[in-house]
Amino acid sequence: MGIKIFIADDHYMVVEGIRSLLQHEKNIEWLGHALNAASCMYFLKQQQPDVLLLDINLPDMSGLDLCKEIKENYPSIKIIGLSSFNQQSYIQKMMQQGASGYVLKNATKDEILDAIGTVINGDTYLSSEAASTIKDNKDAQIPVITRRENEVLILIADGLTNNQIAEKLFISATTVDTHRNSLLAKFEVKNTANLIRLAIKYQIIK
Amino acid sequence: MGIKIFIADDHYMVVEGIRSLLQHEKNIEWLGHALNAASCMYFLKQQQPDVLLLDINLPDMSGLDLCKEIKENYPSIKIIGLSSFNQQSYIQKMMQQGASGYVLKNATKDEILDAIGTVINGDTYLSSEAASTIKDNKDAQIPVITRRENEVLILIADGLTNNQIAEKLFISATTVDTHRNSLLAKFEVKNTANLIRLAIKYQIIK
DNA sequence: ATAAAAATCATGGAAAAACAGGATTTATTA
DNA sequence: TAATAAATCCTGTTTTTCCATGATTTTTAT
Repeated sequence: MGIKIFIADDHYMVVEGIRSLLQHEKNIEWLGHALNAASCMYFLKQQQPDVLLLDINLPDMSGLDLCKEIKENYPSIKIIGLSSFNQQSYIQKMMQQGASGYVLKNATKDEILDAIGTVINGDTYLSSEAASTIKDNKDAQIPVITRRENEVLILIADGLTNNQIAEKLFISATTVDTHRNSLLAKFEVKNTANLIRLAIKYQIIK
Repeated sequence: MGIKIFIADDHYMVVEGIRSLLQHEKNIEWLGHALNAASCMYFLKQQQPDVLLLDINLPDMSGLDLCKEIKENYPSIKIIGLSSFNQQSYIQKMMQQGASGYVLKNATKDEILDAIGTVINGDTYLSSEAASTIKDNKDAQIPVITRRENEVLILIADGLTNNQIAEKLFISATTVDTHRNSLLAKFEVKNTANLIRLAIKYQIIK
């Protein structure tokens, strides 16, 4: 009996790629795959893998939320996040949600096997690229914004002016301006263009 | 001698997945893969596949540009665009650059084989999802912007003001303003926040 | 209960962007 | 070579954003 592996990823080619990479490994037992969050959860009710490879971009549910949910229900399953993007914000959030590792989709076979072995031992695995990203951006913290600032930010991104936002939120335009300026300050940017771009990068808005 | 296939995709798992899907096909000859545009071009100097599976998000070069370049130098190679995203803008541009087909990375084995067969026959293949996207979004066109507009857009996203952009591009600030306004018009938005958000969505900037 | 943080509002001014309406020169391409 | 598209520049006006400074009320956490 090898390490039981299950994968949730909506890209069939990625699933196929990993299966192909792992199928000849002696101590790996391939349980199968799911192409979306719902069928992943359904599968987990029947049986549990030792390691779950989880795409963070599933069609029906954010991989981050799914990760959290799985960890709540099946805390013993080790989760390795999978994504195409080498974005610090993703990686960080994934780990916060209980993931034990993070691997990019351009990882080699060795890296995947390494990752599986590492998390099985109870350790944390970060692919070298992901790790260096984390290091590089240690200071580039995601700003903490308040509930109201977040609301204003979303409406700014929607293209509303301060006056329109004020109407929508039933507050004065000067208040909106205050929130707006505090957003600029927290993001350490000088104008809206910069703000929107960073907010998207940090996944605060899409 | 089967159909010669080559793939350029920076996600090793995708490469492996496709190889695994195609390796047992009798009439398919697997030439190999490249993980970036440079090594893809290098390979093509040595030998040419019948069909090239080309990721549109390569690290060193836009898949769109690479597609155009390949078609100029090797017009007989049939190119099938590969991507994770089902975005009409991509698909459309890819076809404009000379691609013969477009397949999403969640395609099945049959779809890929279908796509290969179709383009070999000189026809055009669109995966069913991609085709329906095209239909759905017929009106939501991605705007065609000029070289200069693109430059200005990037600098706007970097947070530069019209004056700063003018300095950088050695043109007058009023000219920058003209480009800026034509960007707003083309994107059919009313302000910078909207512009940046859409431009990121359309992957014109990141 | 009290300190801290968040949300609210204001005034005023400078800078920048948005919009209108031209006009000329330089590519591009049919 | 024409016609078209792109890039350049201008003068204005209006709207919006950016920034400083200060203050009150409400909410949250210690």
